[in-house]
Amino acid sequence: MSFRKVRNAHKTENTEDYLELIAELLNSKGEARIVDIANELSIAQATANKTIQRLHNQGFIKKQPYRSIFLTVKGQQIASKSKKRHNTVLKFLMNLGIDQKTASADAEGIEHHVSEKTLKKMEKFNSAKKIV
Amino acid sequence: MSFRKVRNAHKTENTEDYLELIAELLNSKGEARIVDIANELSIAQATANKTIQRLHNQGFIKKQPYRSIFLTVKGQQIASKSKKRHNTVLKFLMNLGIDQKTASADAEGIEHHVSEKTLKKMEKFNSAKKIV
DNA sequence: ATAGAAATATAGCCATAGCTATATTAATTA
DNA sequence: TAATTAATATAGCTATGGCTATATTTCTAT
Ligand SMILES: [Mn+2]
Ligand SMILES: [Mn+2]
Ligand SMILES: [Mn+2]
Ligand SMILES: [Mn+2]
Repeated sequence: MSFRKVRNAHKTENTEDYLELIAELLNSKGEARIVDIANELSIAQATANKTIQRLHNQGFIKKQPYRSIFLTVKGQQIASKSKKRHNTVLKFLMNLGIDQKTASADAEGIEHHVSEKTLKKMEKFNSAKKIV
Repeated sequence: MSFRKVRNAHKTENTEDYLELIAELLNSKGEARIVDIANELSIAQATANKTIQRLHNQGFIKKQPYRSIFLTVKGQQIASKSKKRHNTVLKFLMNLGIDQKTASADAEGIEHHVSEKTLKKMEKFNSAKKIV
């Protein structure tokens, strides 16, 4: 049963990372460009472009050809939920005593495999610690 | 930087799950059959067969056509390391207060994204708690 | 205004992991 | 032993996400 859940998580995690990153870029730079996404993810621009097309087809993204990218409401919802969850996991790892760099790296993968129940426990753990 | 690490983890995690499972089957039933692997992973037998062929080509598995499967030394090493890590993560989640079922499901995904440093912290946390 | 640079898009390739349908071999049972 | 059932293998399809090379469009500077 668990393996099926993990496979489902893997289907959505690339989407989650893209949407979270796009939201961050929109927030910090005012626009999200494919070239920035490719840089942040350390992938080729053609790869980023292809995935962006998929996200557009799936209704997560608004865009015009050759223009920068925006989130639909559907996309925003996933982005903000993912960001919150990411932050909880990151703080949790740091509260466990892990250095910021390692915690960042691990959180990037772990975040997609944390259930609601586990997330609640992490939040509780964070509340009892320094980094909240 | 982190995203590249996560992608690398995803490249190896299916391999790790297969080898860990094969080791378990060899241990409990004396042999590992493709039909059992497919059942445990909740995938079609053809899919399991194809991945087993890949693992064979990559030197993790010994096999004869139409016969059950064994691990090479290389395969055994990854299996035992993965099993140990899996166990640490599972115990850690349970020590955090998560029920066994949820902890099992989450551990199946999280295990592949845990660095050596984080693993050490989890072990330390486990030592201070009940479930070791 | 236009040439060159930068960004985006597309084409065509690879690997992986899913699936169903079908063929082949092995194991069981009548 | 022969027929049936079970297991394994193969073929052919889909989707995803990597890559490089090249085309197209937009932006920037001269
Ligand atoms: Mn994230
Ligand atoms: Mn992530
Ligand atoms: Mn796993
Ligand atoms: Mn993962």
